[in-house]
Amino acid sequence: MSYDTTKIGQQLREAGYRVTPQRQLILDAVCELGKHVAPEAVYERVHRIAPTLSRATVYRTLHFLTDQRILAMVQMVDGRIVYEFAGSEPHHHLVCRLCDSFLELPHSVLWEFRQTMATQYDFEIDVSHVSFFGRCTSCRGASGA
Amino acid sequence: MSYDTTKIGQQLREAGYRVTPQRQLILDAVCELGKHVAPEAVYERVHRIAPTLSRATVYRTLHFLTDQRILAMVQMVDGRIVYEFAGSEPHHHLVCRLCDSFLELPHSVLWEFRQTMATQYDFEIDVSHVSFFGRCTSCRGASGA
DNA sequence: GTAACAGTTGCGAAAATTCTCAATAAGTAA
DNA sequence: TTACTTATTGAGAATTTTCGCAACTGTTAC
Repeated sequence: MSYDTTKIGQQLREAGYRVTPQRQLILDAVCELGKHVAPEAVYERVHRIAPTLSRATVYRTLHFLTDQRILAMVQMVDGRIVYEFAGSEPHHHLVCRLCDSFLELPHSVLWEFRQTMATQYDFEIDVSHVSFFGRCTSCRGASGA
Repeated sequence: MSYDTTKIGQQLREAGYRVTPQRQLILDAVCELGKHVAPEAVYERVHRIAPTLSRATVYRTLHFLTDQRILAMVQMVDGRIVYEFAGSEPHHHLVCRLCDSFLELPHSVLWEFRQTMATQYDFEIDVSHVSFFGRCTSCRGASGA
């Protein structure tokens, strides 16, 4: 996977934030590690290149980039948090509580719901990367519906 | 708030689990502490009554009771996890990313969505206590857009 | 009541995550 | 290039959460 460094840099600067080598390294790491990247994995990878880059910076930066909508935070069944690039294709997750497998849903499935929330509750939902928990086909079959 | 001790006890026993004083204390604590209870708050309260009850047990039990659908896990914007009684009235949360306030939605708003997921993806979503993130009325007014 | 099985707990250590604050460095303007 | 402002980082301590395993105890059957 790849991402547009320049564009993200601009977005940050325009919002009054800075583009630091640490942030770039962390973005690279998430990008290369692919989907559902754990903070520790990012740290490990980045630390090899920049040994002084601290864990605190990794965690702070992941939070920060999530706030900026550049990354997305995904919660697994056990409560653990992983990150992925928010970039290209927004989507949702159906995570199975039993076997921890998951399906990905197209962005569009929540569109209607979003509209309803906007008109009825005047609340603008961030409909990228929502995780739902439940039971997948095979687990329902196994343990009885 | 109160809850039906006997019923929950039966539910656990029928599933092959045990009803221990620790579990009861923890349930009591969550119940008395109300909505959005942090693990540390549970520990603190329970620890006053039973000083040997360990943190590990608190965390394990909260997870366990969530698996059993007796409690529900709610993720706050900053990623922190709090618990609440799943019992009486299932509902969802609209959490504002900016001011951390939140609205509660009736259980029913996701009903249709749930149906769609079941028929289209053969995935049974657990539609109790889903959290959505976004921006509330007043924060949208303040920061533009 | 007693014994036996298996789920649970407690403890301390390990791992994961956040916090504090002085030191650093990105962006801007001259 | 230089100086200035202020966002950002690093380091380690503090806090939160999980793990491993031996000891314990709820439950069931007798």
